[in-house]
Amino acid sequence: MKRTMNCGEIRKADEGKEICLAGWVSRRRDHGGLIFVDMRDRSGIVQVVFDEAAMGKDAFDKAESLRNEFVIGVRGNVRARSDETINPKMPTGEIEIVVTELRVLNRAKTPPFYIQDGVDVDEMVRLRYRYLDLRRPEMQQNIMLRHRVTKIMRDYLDEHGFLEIETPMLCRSTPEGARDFLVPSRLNPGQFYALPQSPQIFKQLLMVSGMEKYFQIVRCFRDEDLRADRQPEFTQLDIETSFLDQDDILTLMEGLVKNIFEKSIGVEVKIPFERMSWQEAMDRFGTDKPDRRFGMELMDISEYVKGSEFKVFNSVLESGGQIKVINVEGYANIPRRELDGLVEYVKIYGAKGLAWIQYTNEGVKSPFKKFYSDETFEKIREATGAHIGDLLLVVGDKPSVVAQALGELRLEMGRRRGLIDPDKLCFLWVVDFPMFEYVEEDKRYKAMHHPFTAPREEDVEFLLTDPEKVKANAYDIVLNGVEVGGGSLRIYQRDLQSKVFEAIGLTAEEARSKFGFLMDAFEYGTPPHGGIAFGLDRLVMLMAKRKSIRDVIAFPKTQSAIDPMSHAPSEVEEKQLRELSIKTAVHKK
RNA sequence: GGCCCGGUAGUUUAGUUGGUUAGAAUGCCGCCCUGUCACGGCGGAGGUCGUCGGUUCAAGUCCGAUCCGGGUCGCCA
Repeated sequence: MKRTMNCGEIRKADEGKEICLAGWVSRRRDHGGLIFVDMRDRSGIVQVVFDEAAMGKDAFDKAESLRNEFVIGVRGNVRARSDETINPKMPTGEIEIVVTELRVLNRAKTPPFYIQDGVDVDEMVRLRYRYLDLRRPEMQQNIMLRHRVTKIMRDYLDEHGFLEIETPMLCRSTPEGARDFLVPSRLNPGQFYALPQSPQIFKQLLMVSGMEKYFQIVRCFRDEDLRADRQPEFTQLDIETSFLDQDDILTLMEGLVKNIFEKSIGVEVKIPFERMSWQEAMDRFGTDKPDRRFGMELMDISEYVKGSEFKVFNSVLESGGQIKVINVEGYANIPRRELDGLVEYVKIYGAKGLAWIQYTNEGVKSPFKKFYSDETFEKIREATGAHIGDLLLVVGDKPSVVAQALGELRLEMGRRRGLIDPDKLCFLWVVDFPMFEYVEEDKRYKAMHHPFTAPREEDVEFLLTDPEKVKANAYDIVLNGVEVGGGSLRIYQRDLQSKVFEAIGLTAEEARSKFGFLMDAFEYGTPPHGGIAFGLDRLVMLMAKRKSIRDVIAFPKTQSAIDPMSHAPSEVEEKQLRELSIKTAVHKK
């Protein structure tokens, strides 16, 4: 019995055909002398009918023994359903298969949960039986979407002259950035490889090699704590090009993204994308990855509230801080209880407190009302564009805290007030990132992007004298408030690279020993180059409208970085450790 | 490492001020049923209440510790 059609693809036009199907029993409805089975394969579900009168008792008895998730093959005829038995909820609902022959290809134990969409099952159970979870149509859709996305990426880049090139998984451990996963080297006792956090250096070396246009859909590894959108191993579309400037790269990538969305899920994407400087993003949205699906922008009211008797604002302003607000339109009548909750909410992000101004029909209500005149509140109202009935939420602190607290509060209020359209796609390029950020803990500057990012030419002179002033030729692509990709033009001159290493506090010797091979390479005719990397998991997650990248990864890990199915990681035998010259086995306490 | 939420039949869960045999839905098993599509009817089985310890005449419930899961802050160039 050779399969001739897929379950989900049979239509009314196939009426009268004799076909053979292979798949799983999704549901069985036993009516005594008549049994309906919803038969499922990757393509979808179709109803097959077993009729005792038509097929004989022996064959029918076999049909009665069927249970969910049995693997079966059936031969039968496509029959149009009568009007009253059409199921409009199914693509195959206009037809059914009248079975003439049934083969049970394999039996199945009762699965721990129903194989159907919208199941409300503990994720731990789903992960332990991931092979069953992946049988659910919606999970199959996610995995198939992911395939289509990578296929379109490959096609698009191939058409634009890119080469797919593999880079090593066993690498040298590099400082800077995330914690490395380490792999002991048996042949070199006491030494370790690191799994790549990204193929950054190799792809730059490929540019030195004259490959000109490279891409790779590649696994990357970072040994940091997990989140809904962070796994210890994740996949990125890694791209590097020679001789292109920033505009060229952004335009090329807009075309890629447009292709991906239109060809895989049929959603139109308008290009070019909005572009915004990092500084503007921070000022208006308090984050370097603004969700542009709604407004509620941050506004500075420092000038209106300075010089009063209100000590809280005064001390903030005197120490270089700022007072900013967001306007939650039409929510002046917010319940006091919710307001108290919001105070707690901003504390998560380091704000010491939250104040507010309610513009109501009965006048202004605010915890700092007595410190300011009605006129001042009116000025603030005009400056912020607020109306009677609006609520201003106020945070005063140093700029970084105001940004994070109000930025997060903006998102939270956007969600609570239903301002975020889940069907909207807002792409945004964030550009002109600062080159460095100061790390209080280490008392030094750190590369905000990575230390191979090229500073803007006009800022190079400030590299060592005024690092905070230096902007980088770096760009992030943001979709609906999620960073889905980022890249930069790279440094391709040895002297400049040395200077940047110096600026982040790397001594010449350290730079030499860790990145000497890269700097050497720069001396042999390195072309100007730059690139970008997209987070494939996040991108597909957003396209599939899921809340976690675990739903678009076939075999993800839990928050404690374990796989409940295969039980990785695990302890290893002493012998393995001895071979690796690792003397002490560390066991869990 | 911090904070928040959760853990009770296979699954999803209810369980009051501590008090009889821990209740329901669904799934599972058996019987019946020829037009269902979340089929239906009748009957049945199924529980270390995450684990350990404590308080108490009595603990799913109160206390302590611990394990596990999820979210999040830190962290993630």
